[in-house]
Formats: sequence, C-alpha cells, structure tokens
Amino acid sequence: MKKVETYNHLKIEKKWQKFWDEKKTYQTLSVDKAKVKGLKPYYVLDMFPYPSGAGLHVGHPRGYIGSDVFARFKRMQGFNVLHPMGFDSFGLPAEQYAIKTGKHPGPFTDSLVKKYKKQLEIIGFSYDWSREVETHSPEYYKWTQWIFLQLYNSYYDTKKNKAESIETLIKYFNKNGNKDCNAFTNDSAIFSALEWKNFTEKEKQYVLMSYRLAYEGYAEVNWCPEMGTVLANDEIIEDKNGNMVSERGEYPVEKKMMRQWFMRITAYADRLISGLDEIDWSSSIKQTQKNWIGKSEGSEITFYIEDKEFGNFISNVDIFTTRADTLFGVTYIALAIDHPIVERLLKEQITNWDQVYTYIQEVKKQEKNDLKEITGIKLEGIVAKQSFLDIEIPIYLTNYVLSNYGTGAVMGVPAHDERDFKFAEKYDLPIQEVIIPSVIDLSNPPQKGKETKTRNTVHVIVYNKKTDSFLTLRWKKFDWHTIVLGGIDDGEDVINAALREVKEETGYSNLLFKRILGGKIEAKYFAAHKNENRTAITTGVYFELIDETKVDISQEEKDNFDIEWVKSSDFFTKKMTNSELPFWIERLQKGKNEAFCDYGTLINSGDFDGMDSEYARTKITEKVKGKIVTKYKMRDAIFARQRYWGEPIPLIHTKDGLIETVKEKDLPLELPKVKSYQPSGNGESPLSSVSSWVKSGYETNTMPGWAGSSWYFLRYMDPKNKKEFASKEALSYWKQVDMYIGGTEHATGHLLYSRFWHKFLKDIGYAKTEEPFKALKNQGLILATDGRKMSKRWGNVINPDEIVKTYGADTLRVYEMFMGPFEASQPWNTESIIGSRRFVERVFRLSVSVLENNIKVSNKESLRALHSIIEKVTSDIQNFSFNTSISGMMIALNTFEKENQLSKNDFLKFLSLLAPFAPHIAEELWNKFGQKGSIHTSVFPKADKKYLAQEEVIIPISVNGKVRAEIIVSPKISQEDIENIAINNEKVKVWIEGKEIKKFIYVPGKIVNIVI
RNA sequence: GCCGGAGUGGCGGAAUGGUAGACGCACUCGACUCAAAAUCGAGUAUUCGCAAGGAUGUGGAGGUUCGAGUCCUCUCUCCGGCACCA
Repeated sequence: MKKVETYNHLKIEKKWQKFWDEKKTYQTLSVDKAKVKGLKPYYVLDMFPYPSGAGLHVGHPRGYIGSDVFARFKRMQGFNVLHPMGFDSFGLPAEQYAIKTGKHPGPFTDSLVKKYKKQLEIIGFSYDWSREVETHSPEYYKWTQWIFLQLYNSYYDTKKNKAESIETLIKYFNKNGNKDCNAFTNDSAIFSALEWKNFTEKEKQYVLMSYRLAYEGYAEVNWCPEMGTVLANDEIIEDKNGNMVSERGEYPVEKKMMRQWFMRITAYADRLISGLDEIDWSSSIKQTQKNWIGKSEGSEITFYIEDKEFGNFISNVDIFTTRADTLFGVTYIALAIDHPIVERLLKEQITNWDQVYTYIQEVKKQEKNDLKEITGIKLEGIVAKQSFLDIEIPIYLTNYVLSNYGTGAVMGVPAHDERDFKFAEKYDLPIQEVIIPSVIDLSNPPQKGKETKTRNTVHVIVYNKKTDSFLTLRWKKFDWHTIVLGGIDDGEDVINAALREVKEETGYSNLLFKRILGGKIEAKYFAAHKNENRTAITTGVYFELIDETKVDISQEEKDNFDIEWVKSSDFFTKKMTNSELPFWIERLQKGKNEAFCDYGTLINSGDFDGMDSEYARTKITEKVKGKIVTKYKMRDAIFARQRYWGEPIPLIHTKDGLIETVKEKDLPLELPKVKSYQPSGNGESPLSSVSSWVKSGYETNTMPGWAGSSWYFLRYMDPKNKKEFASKEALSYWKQVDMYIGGTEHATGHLLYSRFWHKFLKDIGYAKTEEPFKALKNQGLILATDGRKMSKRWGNVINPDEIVKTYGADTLRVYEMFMGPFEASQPWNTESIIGSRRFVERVFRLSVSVLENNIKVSNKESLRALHSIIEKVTSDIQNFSFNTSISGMMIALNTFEKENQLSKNDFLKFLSLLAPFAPHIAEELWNKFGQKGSIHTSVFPKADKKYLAQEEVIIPISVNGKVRAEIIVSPKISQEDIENIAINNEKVKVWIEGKEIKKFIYVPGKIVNIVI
C-alpha cells in the first residue's frame, strides 16, 4: 500500500510564516522604489487594537482577516500595498494596572503588545511589521504633541473655510480689533484695535483662547470625592437606587467643574457633514455622524422683558427656534434654569424668587438625560413682549430647556410642539393654533384662473353606539359619499353650526357633543356648481347619537342624498369623498388632541395668514428683525484627562499666569517618572505631584485616548521619519487610506476626531486629501454560541490560538470569511468549522491527484468551472462578499473532483484564488508544484470569457408563472423555435390543452412563461 | 419618540424582477471496515400521495407585473445608534 501524504497544518503554517518573515514578502515598497517600478499605491488599514489584558478572542480577527484577504488580493493585482499594524497603547487599563500594582505602566504595556503580536502572527496576516507604530512610544507621541501645538497656534477662518495661523489673527486685531474678523468663536464680545493694544498680555491670552483650535476652558467632570479622582464615563455605573457610582468600589460620583483642554471641532462641523458625501461609507454610519453633529437651521428672535407692574424694560432675551412660522402661537417663554439672565438681571424683579430658587435647586439634583416629567415655575412680576405681538407673555423656568443648546431660551408654542403642549396642559396655559394642515382635493382640484373664496366650514362625525356605526350621506347627483358638512354662518358657534347642519340634512336632533377633533384643516378644491375655487377651513366635531329622534327635512335635501349608517370598521378603512377625513379618523382614534408639529398653512397670524410654513419661517424672521442661524448639537471635544498614562500636553504655565508652548526642538516632552500612580486627591493628574514637573511649569493634564489614534494612519506612511510626522513625498504618494476596516463602535469617536484632525492637517498644508478614509467597511461581530457578546464576564470566550492549533490558521480564516456577510453579525459555531477544514483538506488532496494525473489540458467542464470562479472571486472580493467567494470555490472544487481532468496550470490558477483566504496551504502547494517565489507576489489570474460559453442550457417552462417542465436548448435559439418546442412539450401540453395562449414570454437563457 | 439595518429550512446563510433554499453544518440511509473514525455515494422546506405528480411556502395584509424573497403602500417583530436639541 502506498503512503498517502496528509495535510499537516502545524508544520506548513510555521514553515511559511518563517519564510515570509525572512524574505520580507509583505514589505511595502518605499515611495522611490514604487515610483521606479511604476506601482500604484493602495492603502488597506485595520483599526489598530488597544492591547488589553484579556487578549484576542475569535471575534477580533474577523475584520483583520477580511482586510488581509483584500490586501493580498490588491497586492496580487499589482498594487504597492500598504497594510500595516500597530497599537493604541496609551489608556485606562494600563493606568489601572499601575495604580493597583504601583508599577510603571510602560513595561506592562510592552508585554501586552508582545502578546497581541504573537496572537496575530500565528493567523498569518500580511502586515508589514517594519512600519509598526505604538502610540505610547516617545518617537511617536512627539508628533502627536507637535500636532497639538499646531492646533493651539491656529484659529478657523470662516470665510476662507480653513484653519489659519493665530499670528495672522493677532495682526488683524492690532489693525482692526475683532470686528468682521471671520474667525470662528463662541465669544460675542467686540473690541477695537485700540482696546486690543491696551489689553495686558494676560487679557490678550484670555481673548485668544476663544479662537484657538486647541484651547483651555472649564467643563463638568465626573468627580469621585472618595477616590479623589476624575472618572471617565465608562468607569461609572448606576447602582440599585439609580445613583451614579464608580465601577470600582461603588463610591458616589458627582459633577464638578474643572479646568480642561478642548478641541474646537465645532469649527469643522459643516465640513464634517459635507465631507461625508465624498466617501464610500455605509449610510448608517454616515447617518450616525450626521445625527451626532446635529445641524439645524433656525431663527434667533429677540423678545424683551419688562416689569409687569410698571412696564419698565429690564432685558432682552433671545430665543432659538426652527419654527419661526409659529411665532403668533407663542403663549409663554421658557428659560433654562441656569440661563445667565435669571441670576444676573431678573432676580431682583421676580416677586416669587424664593420658590424659584427652590425649584432651581431641585432641578439641579435631577440626573441629566433622565427627564421623567416636564416641570416648570412661573416667574412672577415680569412679562415678555414682542413688538409684533400684541400680548403679554408669561415667563417660565423649565427643566426641558437646555442652557447649552441654542440660546437656552425657547418660545412656548403649545399648539405646534409636543413638549410645549404637555407643558401648557400641565400649567393650564392657552393653546393658540396658528398652523393647520392643508389638503388638496385630488378628485376635484382647484382650477387655474378661477377666483378663490375662503370659507369656514364644519365637518360632523356622528356615532351611533347602539349600532356601532357612523352617519354618512350618499349623494344622488354626484358620485359622492361624505360625512355631514356645511358652512359656518357669521357669528355662529362651531358646535351650533354642526348641530344645525345635522338637523337640516338628516333630521337627527338629539345629539351629545363629545369633542372638537383637534385643530382646523385647510382643504382646497373646485366648486363646480359655483364655478369657483374654494379654500375651506374646517373644524371637525364629534357627536354621539342619543336616540333616533328626528325632525322633518326639506324635500330639497331629500333629493340631494340618502342617509347611510356605515359600520365603524368600514368607516375607518374606507376611502370617502372628503379628503380631510383621514385626519379626523386619526384624531378620533387617538382619543385626545395633540400638538400639530408638521408644516402647514398659517392662520391667526395677521398678514401671514395663508402662507405656507416654510416660506413664512423666513418672512416672519425678517419681519421681527430676527437672525437666521445654524446650530449644532455637537460640542467641542474635551482634550484632557487627569491621568498619568497619556501624552503630556506640551505647554508651560509661567509664573505670570501666561501659557507658553514647548519649543519644537524640545519635543517630545516625555512623561516623567513618578513615585505613585495614585491620583493626587484634588482631581489633578499624578503629574501634579512631581515637583520638578510642576516647577518647570508643565501642564499636568495629559491627552485623552483619542489623541494618538487620530493621526496614526499618516505615520504608517513614513514611520521612521525623525524630521517630520511624514514626508511630503510619502503623503502625496499614499494620500489617504483607500480601505479602512473596523467596528461601528467608533462612529462618533475615533472616526469623527480623525476626520477633524485630517482636515486640519490638510488646511495647514500637510495632508493631501479632505478625508482620511476613502472607503470604510464595518465587520460584524462574532457572538458567542449563546447569542451574547463574547466576554470574560459571561465565560463564553473562544480563543483563536486554540482554533489555530487544532484546525489551522487557514481553516480559521476560511471559516470566519465563510460564516456569512462580512458586515453582519453571526454566532460562532465550533461545530461547523469542520466544513472549512474539509474544504482545505480536499484542496490538498486534489493537489495530489493533479500531480499524479499530470494532465496537459483540462476538460471543458473543469475549464468552465475555473474561469467562472475566477470571475466570481474577483468581483466578490472587490465587494467584500467573502462568503460567496468561498462557497463558489467549494462548488468549483466539487466539479474538479468529479471531472478529475484538471491540468497543473489550471490548478495553480485555482490556488491563486485561494491564496488570499488560505495563504499557508496555497504557498505550500505552489512550492510543491515547483513554482518560483511566493504565490502572494504572483499575478492574480484573469478569467477568459471563451471558456464560459455553453452549448446547451436548461430552460424552465412555466405556465402562468408556475414551472411545469424543463427543456435543453442552445442558448442562441430563436423565439420562434423555442415557442414551438415549449408548446409541444408533453408536460406543458397537459397544462395548456384546450386553452388559448394569450402571451408567450421568453427571457433568453433564463425562462419561458406561457400565459393562458 | 426619532434615525438606521434586518426578518428565508433544525442551524449559518445563497439568490442582476426570471426554477427560492446555492454552499456549508447537522441529520438519515448506503459503500469501505472485524469495528469505529476518516473518506466516498444518495437523500434531506412543509404537506397530500405507494408512486407519477399536486398544493402550500421567504414575519403579516394589500398592490404593481406575464412573473415578486427582490419593487410600492400599510403593519408586526428583532437588533444597532441618538434621545428633553426647541
């Protein structure tokens, strides 16, 4: 018996990993060499990991495998591929380790990095490790600090729409003050050139802080007095009673204002939105970013506040609204509890200050983001007015208005805002309707050139409880089916008008009034009998029939229509002639009235009556001398942590209270050694207890975790450069990341911050593109078998090292790509991994038989299978449809085995398709077949269409859409011929016998459908 | 509440408007074997039928079309994000 070679993954994988490493197979060519060779760049990037103590589980490599397949594919297509890896190695867990053990987090981090690298290496990725970056190494963070300094020394020019040097702004101030300076700021104070020159250095510094892109300010932090430290949001949990406590030790956490550093990301808000249009990201992640930035256009309108008793002017107050069209519906003004004018200007005038103060304290205690109930308190003794409104408007403090959005003040329009509506109901404030929905009667639309008359009408819905039906009229002369309706006479009450109409038209006279169905509705139609257009402004009234008592009705009415009671189920679903009816029914079914928040037509708004909302928004803003403004939900990003394990901020506080930058030649400003990693106890970072550090005046805050990760992709382009963060040549050659792969969890963090930094670096002449990541793919999660996320906590973690050991890296890679669509989440199933292992083994066995058979030319079937899979894999990898590539290769393999007529050369082509997915076995067999070099630097095969043509195709014949037979014909068969064959087919005959053929459809090469 | 995404066999999933369930797992039967594993072959949506064959079937209800998992309208469920943003 002959000894059969077996597939030994352990041996093969180790062997080739060593080979690739020694031969530097995956080393990216330098810019110069690539240019000489004429190779185009392609940059495939993974989101680099944060090395945590837990190590990798099988979910982590999913994205890395996908990007590796893609990178290998691009490399075989002849691109100079940049596919690097590194570590985001500053951060909290290492810090916590240091606090717990008292040891320096550096060596600990290094050991974790080592562990991660080892785990990654055995999976066989094609990273160019010579370009590795680690954000905690001083050679790297030197440039993170350098970028910080550029931001610190820049402001945003809103006219040029780019960042500019702060020196330019200072020159401008010297000449003109800050009038019309086009610099982005949140500060509204205006000063002249003379005033600027007379400012002290400290005052100047203070002013400039409002313009710099990196600036000092104050912000609320989570302060834990027990631990004497500031906590990040993910270090806080909610305890049983709903109080915020620290995750470790469950100590209470409170809010505290602290000095911080910020990034003025809001200056880039518009570009962060518009840039989304030019990048190939999933719509959901783009939408998430758009929502997060939260752009909304609205108006700022000034109201003035006066003393109620004497009418003395006290102060202006600006409100922000997106619905200036509802201005005439204002019935109160609502201020945030911490609106600056409350304490500053109004306190003295408010006659119920004690109660107001108590209320403010109460609201302050409530946890943010957890508004259970809308509350408020009226400010007695003062009122608001607006020149164009002829009313005194009460002012409230409320808990539903935020001081940090808009102007911290809103106009309360209960009729057209849900929250205002609730508030008005609770505090019994008037609800003034100014916008009504507008419908056009499509069956009878207004005609051009006809006069339009407006009239007030009433629609009456009458319900008969006994029979569960509604009163309708069936018109005799027209094809109309309506509810009772009619005009409202001058001075007549709506309810009386409704009762009168019902009595006149139907005779029913004993009705019980239930309610008015919300606001009015405008309907436009053509009144044929009067030859004019009508605009009916209609109120819906709802009655119940008490009994069938009837009065006589006129003959005219009897001739007009029949009375018809319609069962409620029909009434709610049936389309009737009144186009307003769906509104009435919706309101009827809701049971209570609500605010109408959509756009519509204005009423009760003086000169603006009849305008539509959108137009009126600007018109009213103009009229009241308001401003059209744009607001964003996004806030400036906090750029400081009171911790040790992060990049030091390269600034020096002088004795005079001034801030100086660390000179570029002195970068990096390295982290000092400290005795203790414990927080200082006063909220400052451990750096504040290093006396030499403090003596030198160095800033004690460190940078947040996202600093280093906001530009690392640029460093990979030129990782060893000592003079610049990356050379101009490297930046212009690589330009941007072509394909970025990572999880969706970074949608509003890393992915937003790095776009911001990249845009800034472009503005100051370094980055070459507006956007850093041209295309982005988000890999789906791999869930544990129990459907939960893999986590130590649930004890459901599967370790990739073990899978690699038992099944091999190639099998793991094939399996993770085969599981399902790359961007969808799937549960891990160790049971089904065997399928991928069998596939790899069968390829191995096929290689043995191909060598033995030694066939010169493959047979037709094999050739067709090969070339169609070449085509499929090429397009599937391009689309990240890795799962279908693999199933396609399995199908091809089935054919090769069945036919057993595959040539060596054709097998090698197949092997090339497999190489990106299963690199080790592909390399092994490539080598065994006597090929030179590495399969991974060989050329990806191209499909030859001539092998794809088929002489015969199977065409299903369907009758009325149901498949009844199949025939085998030439793909070139004519419509006439196939019609003959199909109709005379025995199986088909059974179905069409004696029936007339109405239509015969032949979709060439696909299907026949006979319609009878 | 708002904005995304998704609902297809026992499971993971496939399907430019053209034979739904490819491919894989699991399962059943068979071959090989003393036996088992591995491997190979056949089968495997539901339902009626001995079979040939028929009917039903892609969360639900309608619609467009010769033809719908795919397009349109409404609706239910699940997942993700945001959430007092005026």
